[in-house]
Amino acid sequence: MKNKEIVDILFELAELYEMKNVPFKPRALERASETIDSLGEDVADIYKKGGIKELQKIPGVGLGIAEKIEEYLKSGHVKEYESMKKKFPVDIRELSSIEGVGPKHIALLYQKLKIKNVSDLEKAAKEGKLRKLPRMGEKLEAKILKGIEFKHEGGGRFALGEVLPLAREIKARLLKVKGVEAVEVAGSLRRMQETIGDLDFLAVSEHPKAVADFFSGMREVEHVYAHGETKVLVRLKSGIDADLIILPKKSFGAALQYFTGSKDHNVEVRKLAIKKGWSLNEHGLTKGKKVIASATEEEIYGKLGMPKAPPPEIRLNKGEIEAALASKLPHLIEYGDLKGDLQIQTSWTDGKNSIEEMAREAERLGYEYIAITDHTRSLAMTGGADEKKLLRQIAEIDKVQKKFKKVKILKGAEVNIMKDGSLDINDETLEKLDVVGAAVHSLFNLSKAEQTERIIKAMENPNVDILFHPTGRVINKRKPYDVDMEKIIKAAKRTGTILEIDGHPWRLDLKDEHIRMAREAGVKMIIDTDAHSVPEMSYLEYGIAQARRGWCEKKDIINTLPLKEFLKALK
DNA sequence: GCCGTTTTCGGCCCGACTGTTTTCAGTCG
Repeated sequence: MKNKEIVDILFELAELYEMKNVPFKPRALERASETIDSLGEDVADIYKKGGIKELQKIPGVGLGIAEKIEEYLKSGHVKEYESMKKKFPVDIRELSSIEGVGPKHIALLYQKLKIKNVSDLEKAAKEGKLRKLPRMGEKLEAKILKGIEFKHEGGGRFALGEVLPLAREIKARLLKVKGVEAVEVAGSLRRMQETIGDLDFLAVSEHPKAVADFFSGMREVEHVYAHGETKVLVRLKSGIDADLIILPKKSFGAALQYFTGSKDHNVEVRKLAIKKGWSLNEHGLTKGKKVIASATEEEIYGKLGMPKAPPPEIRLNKGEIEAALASKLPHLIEYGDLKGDLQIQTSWTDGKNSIEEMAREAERLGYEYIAITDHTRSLAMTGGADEKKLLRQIAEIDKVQKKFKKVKILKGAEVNIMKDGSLDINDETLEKLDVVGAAVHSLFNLSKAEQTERIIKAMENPNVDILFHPTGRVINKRKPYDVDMEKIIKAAKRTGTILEIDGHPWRLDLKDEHIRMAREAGVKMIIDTDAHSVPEMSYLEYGIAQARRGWCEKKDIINTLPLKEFLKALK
């Protein structure tokens, strides 16, 4: 796939034109770069399909950029890019990733100090050379050094589960500041994306100064980038950046809409406004000077022809706007809809708590049932159960069950799928269990064909009710194993196997796009936590968010069913 | 360089903040 290389060239070209102060071109190049970056398809395939004409169908790609792409696909070079790059042979991408460094600085730094990359920049800054440049001073030099330090610390995106509790805590504290009427966290966090780049707080207050001062003075704040009248930008000690926007009540809806995004969603929504001769920004939906709507999101979407606002989780410009306009939005599964948790490990293997403790938590959470699904034999490091141990656990569950009236403790297991697709527990024992989940825990590097075949073989076993974490990925850590998800989904439909949406914040497996595929294919799913301790049972929320982002309704998820019906829906 | 049931030519988002300056350039979201 050449997409990444093309994305980089277009991005750098944009910066190069920006350095030369060329108007408009940079934005166009940048836009094309971003669109291609988020394209699901290989640009080379698009080109093969219909040449330059086909490329021009990509939004933001016109004749000029299509020709550059063609040139790159054919020769591996883009002459215009290479000749411009000769004048600035520097690592533009790396340098511009430093907070406070943009194209103009990059040009100046190279021309005056021959700075080519971040390590050159760091050296020059430490030697006090930057402050001598025109329009630069000690403060900018210090700011750049700080930016480099932050970059070294990692940066990047955080898992939703890492930052959501903190964001909620800060929100609660902001709400207590005198004069604050409302607080919301917008951005990717409100969309419940699986990873979060930064936190966007919106606060309604007629006394912005008090809120701004409180925010920049919070104990979590490591550095204040900017502190203005209505806007504060900080870096938190945990390494994530957080923005606070303070606004009057009357434009809260507009700001919420604007800062929730996604960018692609907003571009489409704004186009709807423009079609009507209106304009939409963070202050409101307006016609000339007249405000048409601004206080709530519902009003804004309503005026634009959407009786219901698309839920934040699906605002990605992937069909939700069309659906909202046609009043055909799905009624997404709600956060309180689940009746039980179905993947739970206990101290019988690698979990931290006993069966009873986990059941007690289920009772507290108001569930009707939970399934105990400890690991099996071939996952030796966890003390995985063999047939004998499973039988002992079944007896133990019967004993523990007597202490619980409201919660049914289902007997289950997380069975390993072996290389040939067989399972590491015999069928005779599996038949004694209420719920059997099967999962890959070994040989992650098989070829796509072998991996897919192996999993499908396991799904064909009549005792296997659920396929656990179907792709095996661990966010920011382990890639998904190479599987043909279309084939898995077909096999799920054919065999009546249920697919898991694992709500553990590092897994979130299935992914949203696969959930949507499965749902459209009529495959049923469950949501669970993969909890290894009592506190982890709260992860159900992340699984539900994931399902919502995959457009799931209540009927698509079978652990929304009461116990009896749930058991009937299994194989 | 892109885009168009207001235009195939003439528009492209712009306000907030900082830092280096005496009125503005650069960056960010």
